Amino acid sequence: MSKGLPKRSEDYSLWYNELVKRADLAENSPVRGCMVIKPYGYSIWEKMQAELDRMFKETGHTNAYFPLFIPKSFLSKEASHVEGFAKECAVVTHYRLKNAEDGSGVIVDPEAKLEEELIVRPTSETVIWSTYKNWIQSYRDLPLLVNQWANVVRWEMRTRLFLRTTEFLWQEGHTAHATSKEAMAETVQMMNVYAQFAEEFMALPVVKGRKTANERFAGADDTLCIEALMQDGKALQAGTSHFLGQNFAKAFDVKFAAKEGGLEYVWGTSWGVSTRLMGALIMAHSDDNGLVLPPKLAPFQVVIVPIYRGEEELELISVKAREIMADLRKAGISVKYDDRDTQKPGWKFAEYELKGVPVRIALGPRDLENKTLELARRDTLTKESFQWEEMPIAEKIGGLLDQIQEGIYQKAFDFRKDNTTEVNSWEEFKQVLEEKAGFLSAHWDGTPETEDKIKDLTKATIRCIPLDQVQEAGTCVYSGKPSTGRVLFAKAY
RNA sequence: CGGGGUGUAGCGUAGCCCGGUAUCGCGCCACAUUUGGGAUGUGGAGGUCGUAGGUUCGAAUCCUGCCACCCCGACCA
Repeated sequence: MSKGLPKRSEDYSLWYNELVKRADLAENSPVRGCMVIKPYGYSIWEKMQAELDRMFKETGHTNAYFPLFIPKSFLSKEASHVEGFAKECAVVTHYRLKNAEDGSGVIVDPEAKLEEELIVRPTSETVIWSTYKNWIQSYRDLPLLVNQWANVVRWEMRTRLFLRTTEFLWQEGHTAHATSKEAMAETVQMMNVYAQFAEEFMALPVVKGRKTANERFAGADDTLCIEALMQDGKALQAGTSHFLGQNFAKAFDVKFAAKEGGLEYVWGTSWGVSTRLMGALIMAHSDDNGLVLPPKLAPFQVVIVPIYRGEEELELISVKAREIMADLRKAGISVKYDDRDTQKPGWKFAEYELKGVPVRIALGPRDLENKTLELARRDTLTKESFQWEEMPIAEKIGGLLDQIQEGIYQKAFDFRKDNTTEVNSWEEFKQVLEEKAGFLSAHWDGTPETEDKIKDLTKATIRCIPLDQVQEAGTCVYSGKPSTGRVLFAKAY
């Protein structure tokens, strides 16, 4: 492991890539665009999954699993859906290999061609709605509230670890409802679940909003989203919740017998977050020393590093360390004791900083003598000496973890506030985008043409129309036409 | 798929112009001394120089084809 991470200020994207690799989160795989998520990275994802899964279940959803493969014909049933995904699908055409006659290895057996090709799912609306057709006959079968945890494949041109990979892990919720109103309420609810998760667990402030027609999910009538701001001033879409209207019900002929009599098409929603959240987490809080993890998602919240010479001293320190671990675990705090004698303390300090462990305890002979501990906070990189008698250790650490969770949220919140700029003219728009970036709050005339034009000229897109948008008369920054409120522009990942 | 670039040990590199069997750092292994912020010394292991062919007495080096990866663009959770 070489020392020193690239500096954010010098090369943000190099910093990000190096951080992901050096902190043992993920690495590139032999397959182009696909990543290996390493144990340390995967355990953060597992924590995210656990909390989200709990929140989904608390809002009445249950998990199921649908197949990886989708018959090609399914995809074309919803016109705008196929248009949105067709360009990035992996296709299975054969089901057998055979030995090459010249002995050069195995080749695809041309005899084993599939009658109908299979698509590796880029998302599961089609296969799920084809299944829902059989599950839904009556209003009594509704609502149907299902989620699945899965991998999906989108053949992207350019990939980046966690932010955009060919294969990624996610959850996709797919619900069916008797009324439009109910489906819309579900769409809003799940966006709120995502926002709550982001803020409470990831310590990531997000803007809740609505996508413009241009940015809407292929096959949806309305897309709600949460948008976050990264440290380099670019925006990241962190989660989406789609109101599907009756589009998929019509495409797959999913009707139900209404209470009032008559057959009606079902209303649908779908919503998802992916391993991209890992990217958001990394970019939102980390610094030039490495990862900074919110305590609520850290694989372990505390690490104890013993400082010793010789077996005997280690034994004495370990007695105290085990006592501390027991106290912390009893209080629900996760802790790792690193008593390896293959690395020196200084090396371990740097290592756990790189990996973002929120609190580090150093314990040496001096501490045993003085009845103290050295406590170091990852977020502020500050150290303090703690007296054993001062208060119970679990209480002390618990308090620290809460402060860190709150502290990094506040820091990210202030950053976003400082980097959200109201702009009122086209000149100002271009200047702020160029010199400061971040979110630009500006009036827009509501037309896709203007949105496209701005994107062409500046690469900035409308991230969302904030749900808390203030209704005010104004003029579009680009076209000068009338506008009824401000929207958020940014360059995005 | 268009434009540019790079392939040398696990990682990062020198050597290439001007052909003579590969340099340095990190990491790895052993031993000793070390251990409160990425230790030091000594010794050691590790290479079909991306790949296939050509030129040559001789190719990492020159020529040709192929492959892979990176950056910029179009696409995108």
